[in-house]
Amino acid sequence: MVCSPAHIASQIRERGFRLTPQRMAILNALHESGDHLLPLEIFEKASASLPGITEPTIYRTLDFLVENGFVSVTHVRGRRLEYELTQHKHHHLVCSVCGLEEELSHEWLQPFRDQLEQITGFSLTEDQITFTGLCRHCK
Amino acid sequence: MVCSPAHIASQIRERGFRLTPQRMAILNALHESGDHLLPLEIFEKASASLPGITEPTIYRTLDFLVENGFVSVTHVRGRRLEYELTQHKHHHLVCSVCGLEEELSHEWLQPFRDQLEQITGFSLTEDQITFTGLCRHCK
DNA sequence: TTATGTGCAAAGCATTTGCACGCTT
DNA sequence: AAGCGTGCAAATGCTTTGCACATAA
Repeated sequence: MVCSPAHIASQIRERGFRLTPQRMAILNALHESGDHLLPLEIFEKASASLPGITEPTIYRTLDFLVENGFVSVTHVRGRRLEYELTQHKHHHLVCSVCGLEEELSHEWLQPFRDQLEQITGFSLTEDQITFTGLCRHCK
Repeated sequence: MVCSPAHIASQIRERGFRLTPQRMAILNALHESGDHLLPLEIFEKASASLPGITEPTIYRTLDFLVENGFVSVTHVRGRRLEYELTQHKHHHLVCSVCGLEEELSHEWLQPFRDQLEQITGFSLTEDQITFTGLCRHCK
């Protein structure tokens, strides 16, 4: 179970990959923000701690981290995807009027996940969930 | 409750928007495919029934349809978003190894949706859900 | 020492924008 | 007749790729 940049770092090595300053800078950027970020935002934050890092590296590293399950892709709104550490097991609840965004804990959905595994035969590793609606103020 | 291109068409007019051949071509393309499509795929399918339709129109129309809740945005895999008629109330279950994709019915989630509305005070209108895992064959 | 991972620079595309015209209402 | 919505063409800018070099192991 993934849980922090340091822990992911050791996982990366354990799986036989190299631990580079670029990968750490990106993991730290995501961790410090604690939020979902656009590739450009990740580039800017990572640049602060590691000047010289380039955008191609951001994209290649994100692909690498997603493939290995350390980072998750999220679609909240608009036509852009965002990235966040997989450790933040939560989902999104967005108001379509004012944009208010709340988090939904992972545990909350666990009963459903269990039921789903039983019926479909799948063994679930990730999920990407966004609910959209009107918040208490806007409805 | 949205349910077919024809029904969406009347909704569009009811809300004071214009019903154009382009909007219908896009709705029909999504309906006939019955699946989630990339903007380019929508462009190609819509072009078949309405030669001359352009890509900017695809994007503007998709934005319009999404804003009005007729179409939903989905992220299944990779770095691209796909679109589908909101009427197809289902979600995705994807195998990360072989890519097998199954559908999850909307009704499944209804109890959770009800509970969620009660707890958060939100009034839900849409949801975008993708579960990823290993299917029965790959695990 | 080795070959993985990054920087650099350029190419490739998806997406957006401005403006004039056509078409729905 | 009026103005919303589209076509056209170009601009934008995100994302990808090839290649040589640096560096983690």
